[in-house]
Amino acid sequence: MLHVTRYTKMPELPEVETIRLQLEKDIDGKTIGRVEVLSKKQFVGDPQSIIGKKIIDVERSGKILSIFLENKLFLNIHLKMTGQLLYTKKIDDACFRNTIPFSNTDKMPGKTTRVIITFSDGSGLFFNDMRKFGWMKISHQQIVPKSIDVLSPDFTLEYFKKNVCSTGRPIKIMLMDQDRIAGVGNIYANEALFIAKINPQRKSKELSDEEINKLYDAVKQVIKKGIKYKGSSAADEAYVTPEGDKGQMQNHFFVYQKEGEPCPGGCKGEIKRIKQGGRSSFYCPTCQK
DNA sequence: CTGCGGTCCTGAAGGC
DNA sequence: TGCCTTCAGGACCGCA
Repeated sequence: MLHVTRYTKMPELPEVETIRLQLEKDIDGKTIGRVEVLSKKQFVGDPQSIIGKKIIDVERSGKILSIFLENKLFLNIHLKMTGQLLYTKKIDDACFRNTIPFSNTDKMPGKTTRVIITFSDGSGLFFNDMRKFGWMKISHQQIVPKSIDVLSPDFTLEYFKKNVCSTGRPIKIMLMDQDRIAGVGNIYANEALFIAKINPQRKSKELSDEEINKLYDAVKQVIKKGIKYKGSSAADEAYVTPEGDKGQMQNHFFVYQKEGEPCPGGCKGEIKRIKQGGRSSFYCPTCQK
């Protein structure tokens, strides 16, 4: 009996960066006209406070998106597992009935729509999130992770090494720790460890200098590859760009969601799946030592 | 300080 | 057919 693959949904740095790039084109310069909050626990701050404010920039740090508004106001967004932002050029009344069945590519709200932002030109943005883990927060400062973003010039080998060497937890857990490295989630942690040929269960601080160097390069490499392919949207994944388009990175995975398949490294082994910290890890036991 | 386990939330899938 | 249980997971919280 084959194990049935369950696809997960989780925007990581490349997915959020792809959304940011599209959002910049779609909403930069627009003025917020209306904010409909359908899920109160997911929206922190007074929605009224951003009405009439013009969007001056869209930035990202780690997995957190921040829409810069006039008067030093920020609308920060975390999509967590199943969050989506969908842009539509024209919001009509049907959009507010909230009765339209949800689909990944519908530029309409459905039963998972949590916030609807309308702009003064009639266009709008839907924040959909099936599992309600995601959030929108209004603040007076950009909300950023405690750690350094993988794409930042400050994400140096020295910084990476310092973090790798300061914990005895498994390296896979370390890579996903947003207090140490901002932007890497389950997909890219698995892929980077495969490229660097390191077993995800290895104790972080016990990696050799050579392994740390290889892993540092691998992390940067997979993140850039993810952006190149506009993120990953396997099967029923929630992730789509604000235009409703799916990413292509899932067609270029080495090990993620490949349990039972032959190792792409050419050895005779097959990809194994284990649990670490409640999350799935995929790796080749032969290649990754 | 570090590490670890519970929690949030929903829908799909499996068992009987 | 249908109800019930289990599972998926990013980040946060509380505890040892």
